[in-house]
Amino acid sequence: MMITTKGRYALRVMADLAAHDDGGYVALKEICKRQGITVKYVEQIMPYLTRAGYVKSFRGNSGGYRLSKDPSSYTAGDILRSVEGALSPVACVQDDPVQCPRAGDCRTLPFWRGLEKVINDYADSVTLADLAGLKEKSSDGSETV
Amino acid sequence: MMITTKGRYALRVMADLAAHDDGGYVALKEICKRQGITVKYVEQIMPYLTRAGYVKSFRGNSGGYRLSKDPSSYTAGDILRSVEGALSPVACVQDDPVQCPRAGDCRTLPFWRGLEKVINDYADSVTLADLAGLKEKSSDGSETV
DNA sequence: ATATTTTCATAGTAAAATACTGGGAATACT
DNA sequence: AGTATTCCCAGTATTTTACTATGAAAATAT
Repeated sequence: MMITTKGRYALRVMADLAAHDDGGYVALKEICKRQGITVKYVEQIMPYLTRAGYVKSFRGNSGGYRLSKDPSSYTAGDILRSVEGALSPVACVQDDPVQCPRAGDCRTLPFWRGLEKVINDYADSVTLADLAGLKEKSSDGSETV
Repeated sequence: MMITTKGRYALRVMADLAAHDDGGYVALKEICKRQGITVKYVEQIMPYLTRAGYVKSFRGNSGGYRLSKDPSSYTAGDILRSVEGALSPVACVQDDPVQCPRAGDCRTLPFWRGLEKVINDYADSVTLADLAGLKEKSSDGSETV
């Protein structure tokens, strides 16, 4: 299993934020209630998203989180990588590679590189707007299907 | 990390078998020596490949394993699935799904299904002959590049 | 026959990763 | 002051991973 709850929850929280965006801050309590996950656990995941600049947080009463960009300018890959680290099927092809001594003549390495590429390419082809089921707004205000 | 040593080793063993195929049985000892992995661990992996009908085994002196088909008729996906089970990034989209109660209105499920598809499609597009670096033999005996 | 070499079967296990839970401090609004 | 929120750090039960260990069964070599 490549994707852990960290990644899965991050994606759901972001999609929830996109779907329930009213311009203000949304408390984790509400998001987690809708998503059926515990606040305490998601609290641990949020810092990744804040540090990546994907959400803005606000503390205190009536605080919470909001997206810092338009939903269409995040990719699922961005979000997943920010919490999971590299989206690699094996350690051999990681960003900061624990270099395998056999890498030079490993017959399977090119295969893993290719697999990593299709995973990342696909994850980067889906935007948060897609996930949230939001329609694109064109510049004249009309909506495309 | 989606792929464990089980899958990685299985692929390397199969590629090794394809590259060192002389028609007879090759002992695990030789394969493991070349690959730098322990016989005892690989012994545990082999039954998956035998049960799947991918290799034939022979016990006793001068025994070992050999491929049961032509290298070009295995895909990397076949081999990986036989030892790893489904090649799914998340449990939600597994073959025998532990059905999530939220599946009905989960905004992220279609994304995971799509990811599973690109992973499997890619893994099935690479054959064992590709991994072993073997040239295709056409019917007239000539070799294509 | 006996020894040797292999696969096959089952059980155990140390270390790491996963998926949380808990306690409490800092911050902001009412 | 009180309440609601994010933020920070530590602990922990469970599961998974990656082996190791022991030895039986089968086939060949001597």
